[in-house]
Amino acid sequence: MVRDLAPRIAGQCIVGVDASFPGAVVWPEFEEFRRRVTHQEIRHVSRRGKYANFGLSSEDVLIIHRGMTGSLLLRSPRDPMESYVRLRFELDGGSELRFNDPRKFGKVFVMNASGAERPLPWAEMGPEPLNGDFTLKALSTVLQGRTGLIKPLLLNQRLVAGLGNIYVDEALYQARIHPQRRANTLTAAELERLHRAIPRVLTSAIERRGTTFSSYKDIEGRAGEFQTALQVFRRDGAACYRCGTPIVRLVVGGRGTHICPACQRA
DNA sequence: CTTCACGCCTGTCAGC
DNA sequence: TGCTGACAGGCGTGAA
Repeated sequence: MVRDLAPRIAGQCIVGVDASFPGAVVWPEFEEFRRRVTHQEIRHVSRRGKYANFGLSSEDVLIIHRGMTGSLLLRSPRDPMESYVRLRFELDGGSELRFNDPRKFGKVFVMNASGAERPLPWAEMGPEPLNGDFTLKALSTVLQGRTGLIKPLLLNQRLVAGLGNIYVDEALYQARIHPQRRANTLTAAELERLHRAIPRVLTSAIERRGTTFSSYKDIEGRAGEFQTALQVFRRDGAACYRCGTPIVRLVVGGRGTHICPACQRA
């Protein structure tokens, strides 16, 4: 999403903000948010974990987390409106950025980019799996001494950035690790496989432009394609591509979880 | 530190 | 067809 957006909106100015649901803005209050965002140039677009960040000329950063069902759409103001557009950012290039979010789980902020005004949402977030800082050592360190189940730990953004329910199930399958294994019982070989699997899954998902079950859309409203490449997620009952055993659904840490019971032993 | 339940919203789908 | 309940990509909080 950020890769699509960056070349198309960097350098443009936000000339107006409209909210049908001001509550999407978590901080500051909406009127101050509007004041701080309008008449600002978008200097650069970046990402940290699941946060999309728009660096503004004022040294503020506009931060958007899509939650479960949110999408960012780059549209003409004349295009038909989607059903759940909560915020619209009008750009001086003539297009508008729409935050469409059926379940209202998304969150939007603006704050000083230095973090001095208020801690940035990713202040305590773990390493980025697609950066150089995600070494085997880094993964071992964040899991060091952890007795919890590996799956909930991988979903914890303080340990590793950006993994959600889909990609954790896929990465654990690829690494042949059962999601209910205790982190401190993983062998060196398993840690190595996990370390390789995580960026592999994410890279593959990005190449296929994301995973769409219902609501996820890219900035032009197109569905992703990674759902056709999933190995386990929501494939319960279907045959494992590696060994043919039926994929099983269980609940781990309160989340629907999908495994091959033969390839991923408890 | 860890798990678990729950709340925040709205839609979809299976089963009756 | 209509209703009910389970479930859904995230994450914060509070209790145990």
